[in-house]
Amino acid sequence: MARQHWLFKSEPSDFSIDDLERRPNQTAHWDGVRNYQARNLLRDDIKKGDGVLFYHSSTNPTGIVGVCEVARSGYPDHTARDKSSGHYDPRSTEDKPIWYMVDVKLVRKLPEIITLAALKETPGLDNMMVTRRGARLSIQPVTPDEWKIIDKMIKKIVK
DNA sequence: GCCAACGTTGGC
DNA sequence: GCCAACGTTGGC
Repeated sequence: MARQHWLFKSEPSDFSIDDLERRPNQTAHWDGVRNYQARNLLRDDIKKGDGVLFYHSSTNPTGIVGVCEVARSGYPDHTARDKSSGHYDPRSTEDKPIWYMVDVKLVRKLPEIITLAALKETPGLDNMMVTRRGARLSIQPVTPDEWKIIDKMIKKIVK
């Protein structure tokens, strides 16, 4: 299957692009997703090598702050079985894990954020999921066209 | 901090 | 299986 593209949201106070940059090998598991639609994407559709836009939510301003690559396809999210984790879910067992995660590796931290406002103003991105009102899904598909447009925007700010 | 939009829960 | 109530997300 051809390489696919995604947008992952994170609140920077929880896990930021800088946190990822500091990780060994600049790689981290994307744990804590507790939404079935996003879970299905993590478990079934997101594959090693796919491109990921790292998006900071609930901050000022919100927007895309980096590009990553999926380093490992979906596997059970062990934080669901960790009582000390804020993402603990007693329904999840070793035999029947409910929640999944992938590993992401930092490709590039952007020198400046591409804000949500800028995305909304960009022709071709006005229908992108993240620019649509009420789109709360924390793991979103990005179409090849959208990826191409954003890639161009990135090239403009990376010298 | 507000509140709209959305997902989940639970009574029936 | 419907749907109201509730909780959460996330932009502003």
